Amino acid sequence: MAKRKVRNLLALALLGVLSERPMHPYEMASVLRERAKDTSMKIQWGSLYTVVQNLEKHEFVRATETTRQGGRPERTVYTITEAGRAELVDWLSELVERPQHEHNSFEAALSLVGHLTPDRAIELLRQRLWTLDADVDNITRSLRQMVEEFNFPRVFLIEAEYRLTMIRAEADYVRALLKEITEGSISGIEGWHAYHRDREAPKAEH
Amino acid sequence: MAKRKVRNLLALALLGVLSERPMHPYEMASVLRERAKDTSMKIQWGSLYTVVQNLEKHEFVRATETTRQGGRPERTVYTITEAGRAELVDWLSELVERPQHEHNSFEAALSLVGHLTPDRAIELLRQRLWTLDADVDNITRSLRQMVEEFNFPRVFLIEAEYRLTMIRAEADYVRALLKEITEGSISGIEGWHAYHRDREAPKAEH
DNA sequence: GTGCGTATACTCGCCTACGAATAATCATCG
DNA sequence: CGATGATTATTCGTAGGCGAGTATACGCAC
Repeated sequence: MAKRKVRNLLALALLGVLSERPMHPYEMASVLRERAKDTSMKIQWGSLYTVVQNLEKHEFVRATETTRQGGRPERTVYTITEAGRAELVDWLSELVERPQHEHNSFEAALSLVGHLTPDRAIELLRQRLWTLDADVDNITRSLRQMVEEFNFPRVFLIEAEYRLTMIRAEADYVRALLKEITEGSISGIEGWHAYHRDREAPKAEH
Repeated sequence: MAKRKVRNLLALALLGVLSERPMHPYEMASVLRERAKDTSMKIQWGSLYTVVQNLEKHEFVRATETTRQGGRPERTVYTITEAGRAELVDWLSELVERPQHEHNSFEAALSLVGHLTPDRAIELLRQRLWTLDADVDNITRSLRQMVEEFNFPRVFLIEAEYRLTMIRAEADYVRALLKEITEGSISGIEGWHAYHRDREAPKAEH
């Protein structure tokens, strides 16, 4: 499979909105912000305009109009091309079909957690768990509201349900891990304690 | 909290290995590759050298020696500084304490899956599920081997156990989603079907 | 002993991402 | 009616990320 000409995921979202109707970049951002209002994905302005330019360079979109409202900066309206629609479907298919090993910072942190003392790790994990549980509550509540109060069809909510599922799974994992560390039932824990005792001893000796 | 001077997660891993002993960049890469052999995180050479330079610029590491073996390129050995150790612990603490909303490509894809036909989506999700289940099997097996055959302490495996948990959760979610789509029990599905029927109709009409 | 594949070790330059800066207009509140 | 802040809309400079490329040395087969 040939490499994607434009790799930034923002480009996928842009192709998504442009497949509905032509827009100028700022409008694309507004639409995205509206749709994903809860996640409040902070729009990165630099990326937005760069990515649109890249999409144009590779002919996935085409500038079809420039208008001007009063004395405001000129607006360039972009339209998706056939190649753009094809790219959207193809890219989307690939992302759904193949799990990508995305590098997750918590996973990285866990692999290095030995550099913290066990006590400190417990403290931090408790804090994380608290936040995760709060997140789960919030998302659950807003999802319920969307469905029950506003009759929002669930097909439009699957990405939020997915997110909820994953956060809940992480919370459960952290809860179990905390239990094992505090109870000392995870193998190798004495080594972890010992490592940090040895490193502190010399200082205490002074 | 001030922004991190070096943001690339690779830097965290490098500080991790350097906290054990001084090394030259290529050696850091080898050690990382060895440790994370299963995830086979493809070492990105450009990033490696850039990141080490950045770490040096901000005085988290210091070049302490340059040696030469035969006619090979010169090797520069880097040593972690006190500031570097502090950064490692501080950064690590932050990553453990606060869940970051990392942007996941499957989540993005799900939010745009309406652009695929339901039938195609089902097909792709089945393929994904198959891969996820296979991944679960592989990780489970290698974890069991590590613990039972090699007596590897579990504290060194928590990141793998975490990953396993998350993949399993994703697999369960995809399984449930597939059931709901194929059975048509998810609200809004007629709209999804209708949308694609309408788009194909004109072509069929021709 | 010579040829070939692999391991060692790094450099270079392009492209991308990003966020601060700019700048005009609109809403609003006293 | 004039000041203040929010909204609309984009540009630009720069730091960072990455992958292809380079170059030597080592090991092993034949």
